[in-house]
Formats: sequence, structure tokens, C-alpha cells
Amino acid sequence: MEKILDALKALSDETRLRILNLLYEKELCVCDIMETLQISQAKASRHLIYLKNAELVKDRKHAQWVYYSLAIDERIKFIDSLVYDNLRNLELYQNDLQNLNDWLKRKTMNCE
Amino acid sequence: MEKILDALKALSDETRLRILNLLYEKELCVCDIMETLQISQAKASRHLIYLKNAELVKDRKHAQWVYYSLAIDERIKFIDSLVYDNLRNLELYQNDLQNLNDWLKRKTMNCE
DNA sequence: TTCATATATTCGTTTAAGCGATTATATAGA
DNA sequence: TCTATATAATCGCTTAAACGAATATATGAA
Repeated sequence: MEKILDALKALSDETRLRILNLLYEKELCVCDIMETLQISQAKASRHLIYLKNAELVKDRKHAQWVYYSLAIDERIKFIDSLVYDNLRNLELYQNDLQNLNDWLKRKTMNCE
Repeated sequence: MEKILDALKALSDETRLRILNLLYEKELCVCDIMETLQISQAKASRHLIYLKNAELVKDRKHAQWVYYSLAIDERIKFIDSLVYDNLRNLELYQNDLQNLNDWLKRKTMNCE
């Protein structure tokens, strides 16, 4: 019911902010996130579920993978500002995006 | 150092959101806040100090009162959107503003 | 100096949430 | 069917933070 409060609680953890920053780029599976952020599988999964419960992200199963993507609606548009105007000015989040691209490139190469 | 994370942690509590909503109207002393929100003095003080440590508000002593006001800088502008576009659409926060005005009116009357 | 008021701090308790390590489940492919 | 991979869930532990109640501090006024 107190949707905004749930959203704000979900935003009050650095790992979840880093995950959201990645999902602002594109839909990703759990393993993309653990590889990019270099965190454990359990940690990635736990935080993604927390974000899902807060209705900030949604998931979609395909084969053995679970893909997560943003589920940000009108009511929480301030998160756009948080990500674009604040987080992405910080080195940590910039590096995460770089690492994401590197990882996705490596991943694609292995499939050719 | 991780200023944004501190700000977000400060925003992840309903009482502090209600206090911020009031401070978006004007500078207030602790007793204005406890009267308006009908919370204990200790609770009001504690949460104001939390907001101050997160650098979202600043304080100013005058006689026996401590006045708190916003200290929102450019970097955390997304909070403006949170308050104006989100919180203030919710009945709870609208009622708080009404109660604030009622309280300030009563307070002024007693001084005439 | 004494008292009342405003605010902050401390204490003890409770709850939420983070973590690593481990285990369970589901799916794909051999 | 058997095995490997991807993901989720559980366990035990630790820490942060919320609360009410009580106490301490500071200021102004009598």
C-alpha cells in the first residue's frame, strides 16, 4: 500500500542502486549482474527479489534464465532523476556501466 | 562521502518523510513538528538529527528553540520531485500540511 | 537562585535487514 | 536418465535502526 515508502527502502542500499543503474541500460539476467558487479549469486538474487517486491523491477523466465527489467511507472519518476543526474555522476556507477559493456561483449563473443 | 546513499537512507522512513514534507513549507522548530505530527519529543528530535547527519536539513539555535530548515543542494534535486510529485499526492502528507497550518495559526493566536 | 520549557541523549528492547555458506529447485542438454 | 547450469531459499550470525521511557542539558523568566 505505501508504495513510495517501499520504493525508497529499496533504494537505500548501495548494491540495489548499482543493480538499478545496470537495469536502466537494458534487461539483464541474474548472471549478468553478478558478473558485472562481481558479487555472489545469492547476493544478486536476494537484492533483485527485494527490488521486485518493491515493484521497481519485474522478471521474466526464459529457459533456465530469469531476466529482470525496470518496472518504473509514472508515480516514481523521481528515480529517473536520481539515476541520471546523481548516480551516473559517480565513478562507481560509471565503472559499473563500463564493466557491463565489457561483460556483454565477452559473452557475445563466446557464442560466435 | 557517499552522500547520496546517506540521503536515501534518510528518506527510507515514513516519519522522516513527513518531517521533510513540513520543512518544504518553512523553517520549523522541534515543537512545531511534534505538535503537527503528534509524535513524541524524543522521536521528533531523533529523526531531525538523522536528517541533519544526512545533510538534508540544517539547524539554527535561537534562545531555547532549535529551528530546522531544508539544506537540499543541487545534487539531490530529485527530492523536490519526490515531495511535490509523489508525497503530496498522498492524503497523509496533505493532512500533515493542513495540521501544520492549523497549529501555526493556533500558536500565533496565543501570542496576541 | 529556582523553576519551567525546549531539546538532546541514554538505556533496554525489538525488529529489519545484510552477509556468507549451504542446500533446494528447475531447466537444458548429453 | 544423468549432469551441469541458473536461480531461489534457508540457516545462523551480525549490525543498524526504530521505539518508549527516562534522564540530562541549556536557556529564559520569575
